[in-house]
Amino acid sequence: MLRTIVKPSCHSATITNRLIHSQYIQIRNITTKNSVLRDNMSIISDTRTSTIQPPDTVFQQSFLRSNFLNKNKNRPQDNISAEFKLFTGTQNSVSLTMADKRDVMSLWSLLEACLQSNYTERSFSILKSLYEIKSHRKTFIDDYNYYFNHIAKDFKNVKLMSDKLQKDLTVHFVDIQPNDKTVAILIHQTLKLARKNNDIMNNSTRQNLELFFSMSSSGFKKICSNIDILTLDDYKTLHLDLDMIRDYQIPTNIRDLVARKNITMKNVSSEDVKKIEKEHNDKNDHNDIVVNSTNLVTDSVTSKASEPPMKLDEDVKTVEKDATKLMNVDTLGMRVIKHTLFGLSLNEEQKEKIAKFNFEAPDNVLDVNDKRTVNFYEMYKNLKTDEEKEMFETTLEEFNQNRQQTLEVRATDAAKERWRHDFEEAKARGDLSIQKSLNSKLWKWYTEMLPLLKKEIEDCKRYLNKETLQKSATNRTDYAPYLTLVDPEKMCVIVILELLKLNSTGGISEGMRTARAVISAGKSIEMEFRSEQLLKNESYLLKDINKKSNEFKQYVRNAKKSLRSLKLDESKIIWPQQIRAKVGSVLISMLIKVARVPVEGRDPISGERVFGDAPAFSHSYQYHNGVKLGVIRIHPALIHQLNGERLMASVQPQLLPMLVKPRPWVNWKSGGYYYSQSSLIRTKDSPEQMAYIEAASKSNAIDKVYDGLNVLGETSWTVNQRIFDVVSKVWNNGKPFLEIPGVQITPNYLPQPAPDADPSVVNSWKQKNREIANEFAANRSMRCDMNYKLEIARAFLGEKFYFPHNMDFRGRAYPLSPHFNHLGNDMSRSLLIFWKGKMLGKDGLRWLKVHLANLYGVNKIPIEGRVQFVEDHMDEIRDAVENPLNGKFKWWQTADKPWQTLATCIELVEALKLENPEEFISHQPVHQDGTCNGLQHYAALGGDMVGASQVNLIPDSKPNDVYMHVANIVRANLQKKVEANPDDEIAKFFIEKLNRKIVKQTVMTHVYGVTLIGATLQIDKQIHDMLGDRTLSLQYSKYLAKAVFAAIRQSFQGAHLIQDWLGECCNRISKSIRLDLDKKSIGKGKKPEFMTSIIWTTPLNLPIVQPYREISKKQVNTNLQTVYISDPFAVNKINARRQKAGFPPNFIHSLDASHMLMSATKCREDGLEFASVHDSYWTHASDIVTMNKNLREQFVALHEVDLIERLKDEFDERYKNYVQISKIPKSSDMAAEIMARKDTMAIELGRAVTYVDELQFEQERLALLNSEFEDDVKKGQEMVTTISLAKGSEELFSEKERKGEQNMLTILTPLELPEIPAKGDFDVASVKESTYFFS
Amino acid sequence: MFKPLTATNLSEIKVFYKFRYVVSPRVLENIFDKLRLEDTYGDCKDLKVMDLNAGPAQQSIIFNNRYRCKQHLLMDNRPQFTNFWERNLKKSHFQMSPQDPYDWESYLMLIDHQKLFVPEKQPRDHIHNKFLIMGNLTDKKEEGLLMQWYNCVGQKNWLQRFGRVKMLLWVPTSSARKLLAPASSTQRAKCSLVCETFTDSKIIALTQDEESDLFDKKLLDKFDPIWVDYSSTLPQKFSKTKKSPMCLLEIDPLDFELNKGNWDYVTQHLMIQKSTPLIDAIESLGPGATDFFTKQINDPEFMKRCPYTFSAEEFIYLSDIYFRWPFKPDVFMNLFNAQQEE
DNA sequence: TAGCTAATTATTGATATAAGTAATAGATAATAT
DNA sequence: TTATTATCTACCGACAATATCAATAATTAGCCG
Repeated sequence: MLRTIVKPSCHSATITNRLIHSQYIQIRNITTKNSVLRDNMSIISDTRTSTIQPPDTVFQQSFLRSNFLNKNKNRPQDNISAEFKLFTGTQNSVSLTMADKRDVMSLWSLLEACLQSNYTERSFSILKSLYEIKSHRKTFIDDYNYYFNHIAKDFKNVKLMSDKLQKDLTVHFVDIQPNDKTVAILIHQTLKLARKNNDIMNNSTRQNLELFFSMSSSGFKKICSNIDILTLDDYKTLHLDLDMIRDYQIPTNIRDLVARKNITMKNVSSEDVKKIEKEHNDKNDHNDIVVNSTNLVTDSVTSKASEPPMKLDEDVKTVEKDATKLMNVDTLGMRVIKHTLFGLSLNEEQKEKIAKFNFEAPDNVLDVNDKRTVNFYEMYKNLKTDEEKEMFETTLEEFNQNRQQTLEVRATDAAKERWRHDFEEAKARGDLSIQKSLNSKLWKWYTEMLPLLKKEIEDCKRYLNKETLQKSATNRTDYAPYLTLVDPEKMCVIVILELLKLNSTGGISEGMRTARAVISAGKSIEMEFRSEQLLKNESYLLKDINKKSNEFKQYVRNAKKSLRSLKLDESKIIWPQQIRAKVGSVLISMLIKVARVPVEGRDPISGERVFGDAPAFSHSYQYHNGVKLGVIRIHPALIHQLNGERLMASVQPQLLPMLVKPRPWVNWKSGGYYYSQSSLIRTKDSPEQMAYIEAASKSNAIDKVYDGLNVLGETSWTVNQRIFDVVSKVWNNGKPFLEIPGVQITPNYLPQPAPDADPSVVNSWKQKNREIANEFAANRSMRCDMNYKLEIARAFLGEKFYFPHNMDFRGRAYPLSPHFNHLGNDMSRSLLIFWKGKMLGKDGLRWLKVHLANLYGVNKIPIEGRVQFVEDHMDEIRDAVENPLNGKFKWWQTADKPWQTLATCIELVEALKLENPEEFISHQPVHQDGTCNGLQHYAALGGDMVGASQVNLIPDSKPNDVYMHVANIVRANLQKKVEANPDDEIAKFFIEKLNRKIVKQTVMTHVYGVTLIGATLQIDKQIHDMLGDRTLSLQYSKYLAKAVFAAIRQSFQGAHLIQDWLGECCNRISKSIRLDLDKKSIGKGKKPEFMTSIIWTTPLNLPIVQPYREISKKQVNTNLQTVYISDPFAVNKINARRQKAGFPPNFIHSLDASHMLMSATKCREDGLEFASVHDSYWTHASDIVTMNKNLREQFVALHEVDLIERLKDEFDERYKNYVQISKIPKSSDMAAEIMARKDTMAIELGRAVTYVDELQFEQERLALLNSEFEDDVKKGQEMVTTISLAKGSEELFSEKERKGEQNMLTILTPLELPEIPAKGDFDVASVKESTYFFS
Repeated sequence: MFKPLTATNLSEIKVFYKFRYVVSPRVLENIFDKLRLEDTYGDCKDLKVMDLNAGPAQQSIIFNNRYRCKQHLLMDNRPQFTNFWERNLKKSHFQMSPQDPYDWESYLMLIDHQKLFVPEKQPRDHIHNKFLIMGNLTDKKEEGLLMQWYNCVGQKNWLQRFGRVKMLLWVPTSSARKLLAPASSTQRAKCSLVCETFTDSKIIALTQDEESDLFDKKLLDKFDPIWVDYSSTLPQKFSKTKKSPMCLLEIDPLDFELNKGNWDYVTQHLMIQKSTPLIDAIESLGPGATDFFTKQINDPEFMKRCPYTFSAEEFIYLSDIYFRWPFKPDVFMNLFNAQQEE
């Protein structure tokens, strides 16, 4: 019996709570003693209902310009259009309220976890919770399908299965209709059962199938599109045996596989295979090398189980990379990576195949049997013909496919094996070695932790199966479902690596912040789980196929390859932050329990040395400004063992550069790596952002964005070995060099003063030591970072690799792989060259020289001057190449960007060695940088003549230097001031001292909205050495900061008006509210909270949502301590300050990002290699001219549309029915009218008028106006509200009037944006001719 | 004899910087009656007084009329008060210093450089009988300084380097509550231990309000303080936030000998988890602390107790054990941590 | 065993923590009056 | 509704307070004829 009496809910119980409560009661008798639902929802606590709602669908209709989509589809190359999409209300997920959305997300992750661990009962109760969320109903069937697919496999016969479905959808989930996927599941299971019982051709089977097919209205094709449900066998049976589906109903990418009648899964005759192979080869027009090469690759998925454990020692030794050994190379993480790279080294057969290539190179490169490097790059470079190169690359690509998989998937195994190997080796050598060897320790921890973890997992399972009656630990109820998902062995390895990796992070010198540790450990577990899921899905379609048939593997592989790029709609499930923390903490607390290290100390009384052992980690706290901070300390003895350097463990193997082309972006969740999921946009877990991106993605509006990103991902790179050799030499030396800090084991703290020293003495001692600690930490982290970079570079020596990219929320692109990429510092940039080479040609040689001059710092003079500069310094350049470290001149070391300078020197000198240098095949990326790119866009938007010329938008014989220009204006203004007031000492001082460098940072950051005090501090940094006295120099700095601001304003007037306009728009929008907002969110008589964030779409249709909101954090209990984390789904009011400060720069950045993506696409069309660092664009020297032309053309294309007008139109529509809060003078007529109306309203209502009432009235009025009935419309027109009266108030009263007036009336007024400032005379088309636009 | 300030005089002061001062001569006399400073300073003819954040200086006047000490320095750097002195105390024999009592440099300057106020250094076997510190830290924000002054007793530096110098400080009642919280009180905090370990502190007087109501009744009974009415204090007009409930503490430093660094470290860490049994909280002293302390203490019952129940002696006992621990972490390590990067 | 109360447990919100407050100064949002 | 006080101070990539207690809500235990 159901309990019918629901206790009255308490006051603070919110809608969700009540919902949960009632569900609980409903479900009680289904679950047993423990209330699953409470557990389901226990992580969902904050239950405010949302007021963030995108405009509803009624609005949306009018927003979508109907011709837009068509226009875009027909002409994909179309120029930027003034049209825009709003992406509002197009998605169910968008229209969910945030609180619901959070509940859904939590339940999803729980559902996933429970299903994966086969807790079907529990899963079912979660489904019920999901069903109860009304706003989620529409997509509920997807969740049900997920569940149903899982349980369906256990049914003994078809009847049971369909009965279950029938019952669920009629009893439990009323009104839910099965869809095509449900049908697919039924069909798949039916076929599976039939196959098992050998009655495929049986009549009842056919009848069942026919019945199922008829269940869904969406048609056969739709049903058949579920390749994640139906297997290849299913298709075959349906198509070939039963003839129930037609050819065209099978998804195209597997149609070929199915259609081949002669392949049956049971017996593949060898003849058939040959035939297939032949067909395949004919189709690809490949010669025998390629045919053979296919055997290089084994099917890793199928072979995984049977594969013998990796033999580390052998593998690693046989393929020693031929590069200078690095210090600290022997670190954990890199061993893992190297091992995975090496572990997949060529076997004899493969070597043979490779040897067949016709290399023309010195023997050491050729001889793959030699125990030296397999340097693919050298091999490739030395191939004679393009044909051969192409062939080689194809072979490499296929070979790398598997290495990539191993790299992404098997890294934890590799680490574990490594530890065991080292442990056994050490054991053989004796106890002492075990103590010394770090890896042996890790192995010991691992072996000791594993049983603990297994026991915990057992407890979790018992809890989940309700076997245990005694109360579980409270946290277990939350983490139990998740802890059972990943193999315990893997979890141990992951958590050990995670802790070591976090050493010295978060400002803690011998440890880490607990909060960060538990969350990242939890995240890592989640990533591992996700990656396993992806792997599982990949092989799903082909899972029934006979794996033993060796010949068939190739076939499978080809099929997989085509499927890989097709993984649509991947998991959007993310574990809630709390779950991550809880999972992480249970693992970490276990490790803390078992991990011990031998330690040595001194008895303070006897002074004797004492030996013992102690926990390697311990949980403790520190105070920071009187605020507690949980830390996990690492025992100094272990720190010592890590030799003062952070472990390399943190190089997440999943996030290294890729050996194969990244999976192209096809939707917002699909792209990048193959086995770890990445998202198109780096949202900071902001559901709002995600909703918009998802909407854009689903409506196929951002394909151009994908195209651009894919271009970036397809650029292939390799490591510049010569630079690498030089860098490693410097590195190993351990001394500081250029920006590389020297090795330092411990910080040199000052001795402690006497205990009774004056407090001021003690304080300054603390202060100084803090500085020392800071510097030490900075140096160490710098060295660490460099170490990462070098290690990755070393691992990828001779490899061909790619950087998968995604974007920040403004659309700027970043490589997914951290540490080593082309966005890094000078050194990491210098280590990268294009894999593909291109002949320099005449232009190329010239541009190579220009590039060199630019890198050196000579980039403010005409091109010819730069060429000349290089030619004048050939001696120094040759010296640099011959003897980079001990040369006569060390010229390159004085360059702006020394390492890249050196790299370019080498390239140039090598080219000049040739008889005809223009025939040199160059791999060096050459850059074209915008001159203050932000200002370029501003100038284009504002039409500033002066500004445009200063940032080189206007053709000129020489490049202009904005910074110099600003400095000059400042100086001129100061001169005037001195004339007016000869006693102005500060002005006099700066007239003398002012230079480009002092103002540069301020001019640059001005675009980002630096404030007066910020600029003051910047300038102070430059000048305080000149003045000495702190207060004086600050005074001077402030003076100059004001002057610089004025000067910028003066020369970029148009730009400034734009900036102000953007700011004002932002002001008004962020102080506006939706008319139909949740009235409950307005406290009694209080002002409503502002929830409207700034949203716009870029010219490439990417919707951008500024994520700045107040963050609300809560304490979450974990096994170690409580952690303070924010709930991304909490609904918070916006942070108006940040919205305003961020909007202008974000808008500009969204434009430069668009420009980059457009240019990327164009350049790829022209066959160029292309890379970018936001406003610096790279390609081969020979292609610079083309690229530069493209850059200019795309810039013009971007700005040909008046983007500001476009933005205003968009804002006008997006925020159409919004209301803002404003003030007008009480004395004005409008105020009087409004007051009068308020009075009448008060009489109507019989009480004082609140904001809610005003909004209500206005909403009513608008509803009437939009009514179908004329009467209503008429009524609406006649209706007068306080808000309708206030229309136009913004324009009516000027800024001054508002400021001056004392008596102001606060009113609600329809949101109106200020008029766009007039544009200047500058015509953007002239950019096409401007040589120095980018240079 | 300098005439106490009148209400008219005092009305010149417009702003009290969220501080509160007793200005009623009668109440002040009562207070001094209760303090019986004669017991410590005898006839006061060698007594030097440093009066910090002296404010309107009514208390100083009453005090000086009564004891006629050798030297009485008023220190305050707030213009409202220094200007007030300028106008009203010209004829007094107070030495007035416009320096900032917050700044350690002020004292170095006065004592060591300018030698305008040089107390005698006395051994620590008795309360200093020629030097007295009076002060007012009644703004809640000044609690930090109060704690530092207390800490100076423990460090034996600042003015406490001259011996065990008595301090008469007006402090926020909330601070006093924390400082005087006895073992097993839920209010027990690290500063209570500082107070208990290094000083003998007594409540002499306090304002009656919602803050004083929170005091443990028994404790108040023990001190039998003088209740001060807000009408005898300034400012008279105040809002809730500027109420500044306050309390006069008589602080007599004790004689003690201990390793302050270790003691600070141990108390700080244990008081973070003050309601967690020692056996669970102890590991936060460093990796392996549980093993060592359990063995050294060898008393399961003790290990089950929570830090907030420990007496000052028990904490000294624990910090002694810590001192003997061969693998103890450096107690200064974490002082240098956690700064922002560039 | 229904239906109640008492007792226990879980959740939530408020508060204290340490103990130089590195410098700056001006606009704006938040809070108190 | 106005006066005072607190906050924040250049964008993005980027990364984070916590223990304790009192009050209250939710749940379980216990009770009885």
